[in-house]
Amino acid sequence: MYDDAAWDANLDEAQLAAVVHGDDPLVIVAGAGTGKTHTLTARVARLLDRGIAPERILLLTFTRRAADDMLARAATLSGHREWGRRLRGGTFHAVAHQFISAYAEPLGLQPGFSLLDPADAADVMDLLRDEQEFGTGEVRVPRSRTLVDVYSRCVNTRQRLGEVLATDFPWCEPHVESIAGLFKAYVARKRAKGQVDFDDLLLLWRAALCDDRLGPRMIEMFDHVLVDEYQDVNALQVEIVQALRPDGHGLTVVGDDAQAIYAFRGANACYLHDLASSFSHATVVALERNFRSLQPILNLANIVRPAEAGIHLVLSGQRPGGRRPVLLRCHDAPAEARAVVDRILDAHEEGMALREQAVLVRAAHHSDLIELELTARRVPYRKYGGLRFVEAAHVKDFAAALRLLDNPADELAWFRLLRMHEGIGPAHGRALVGLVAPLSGTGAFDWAEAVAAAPARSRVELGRTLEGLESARNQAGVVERVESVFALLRPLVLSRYSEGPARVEDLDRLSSAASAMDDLPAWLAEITLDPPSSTGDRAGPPHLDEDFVIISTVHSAKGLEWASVHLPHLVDGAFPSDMALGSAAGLAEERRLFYVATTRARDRLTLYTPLRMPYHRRARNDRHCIAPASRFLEGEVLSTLDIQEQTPPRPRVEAAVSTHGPITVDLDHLWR
DNA sequence: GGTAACTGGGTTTTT
DNA sequence: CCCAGTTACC
Repeated sequence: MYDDAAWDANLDEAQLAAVVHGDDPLVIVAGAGTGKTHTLTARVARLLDRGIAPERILLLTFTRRAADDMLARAATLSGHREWGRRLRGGTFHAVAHQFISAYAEPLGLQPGFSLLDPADAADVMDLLRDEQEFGTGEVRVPRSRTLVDVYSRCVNTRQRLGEVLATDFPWCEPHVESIAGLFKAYVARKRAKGQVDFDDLLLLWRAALCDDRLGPRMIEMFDHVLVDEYQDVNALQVEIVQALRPDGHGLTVVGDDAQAIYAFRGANACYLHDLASSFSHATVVALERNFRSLQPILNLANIVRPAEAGIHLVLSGQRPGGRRPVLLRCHDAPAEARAVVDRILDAHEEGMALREQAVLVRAAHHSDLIELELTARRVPYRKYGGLRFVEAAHVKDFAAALRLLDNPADELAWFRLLRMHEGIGPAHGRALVGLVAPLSGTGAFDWAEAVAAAPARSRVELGRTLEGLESARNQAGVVERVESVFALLRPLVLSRYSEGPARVEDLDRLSSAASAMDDLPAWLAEITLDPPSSTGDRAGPPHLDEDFVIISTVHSAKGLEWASVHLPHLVDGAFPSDMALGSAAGLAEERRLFYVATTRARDRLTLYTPLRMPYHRRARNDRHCIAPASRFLEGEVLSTLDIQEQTPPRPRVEAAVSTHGPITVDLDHLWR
């Protein structure tokens, strides 16, 4: 059934040119709010219309939500909704995982390999650091998190350790030798234990694509490869795209260099610039008409938009009218929090749903006071970015136990599980891992020996865990396996954590979700790569009629839009971040972040700057200083803003003159 | 002596 | 939540 050319509805000339473009390489440069998603989905729909099979189209994005969204919309536009599932797509990492799982054997991986998230990777680093007695000296030693960052940056930018340390981690340079040794051991250890980290996903995918036998088969699978947010790709991802489309045939990329905000993980907008010049037959289409925001918001955005960017775009508005964005100068941070909530509730009174309003922050903790204020005034909210559900300790415990079913050699998972027992800490844990984590994949080890090696008070509990794990492993069905692991973990979680019952409830929900899957390892990888990102939801999945304010980091807000956007904490040191103030490149990235933030707003944009900030985050004695204004709020920018002073805080209740005697409260009747 | 449990202070951004 | 420093067990 053909919905005649539904894909060309509501497209302007530039968008249409991109949609109907043939198979030569295509670069779409799309300013914020210019209908980038609409164009990309219409292009996919058009490809389907041309008769290209859905499974021969691959769409690569940076968030799974973006991928799912676009694939579903493209299929609907093409008039074949059921093709949505056949279209291939997802994040680079998720797609890599699919291929690696399919080709595990030729890649030298065991079928049940574990996927390590960055926190797991840091744990492995810690383990190795202890073993190598790295950092026993007095010199400042990089923490394991930093080491993972360094390692990841080397892999993703394909730079040598020396270079990365010199440019980005100069304080680690004295340790270059030990770090090199540590990284070597890290790679070997992961291999030996059947573990794969996020970077390995990309490395292995690239390796497979470049392999003489595998490569051609994988490349031949697709006629078209489309990449979203191309300004955020790193060197390794570029190599993957190049391997997939060596001559650029069937390649479409979309990006905006002014929205490049992932330099910290090795991304570089130059790859977007280079692409246009590297293929002589490439076409560049620029989308400059902004359909999202009212003109006064665009006036601000066009000034904020970095001018030194390689691609010059000026957003032209399609929505006249509306008011200038407001800059509210607040007394201090608590007053700012009150003002944000006041304005959210005012708009709500006027009929704007809470979920049409978002508070965007530079760092997750910048919304602390606002969250407090929302809670106190019983306004429901949901927070994206910052700490994730899956990063909560008990969820990691659960995932580790599940991982052990398929990969009994995963020492990291063992270590987590063992340390949940009373009496087993880091030292005993490490000793026991050697006994229970077999080098071979059989999973066999000497129980009695392991239990005997444990401290006396942990033996009963440990015996029960080992037994439970064994019986879980013997279960065939996913439901039974998950149930067994849940049963095994329940007492451990209850005794280990302060809010045991709440955590058990979390795991219960997780178990039901896992039980519905037929492929447990794939599900585990999925939640690791794309964690349920909301942390405000202690009460389970939202009902459709539920309404809540969105709080999000600017990074997590990319690609999204709201009727009203609130931007608090515009103070030097917060936004822009103090971590970035030192370098021009850092500051430029902050500016792009500010651009991304302002362009999320459709109708209303409110900026907040507290005039006083605590010396430290948790300052005592009310010690405040005059906050340095954000360097974003200077010069031309100010002329686009409606600058308001916060109405002074409500006066405290003052005692009226009393003509009566002292007031007494008589409670006697309560005791009778 | 060596571990485990407890306490207090600190935290950029994410696949 | 994570880490370092401290106290309290075996």
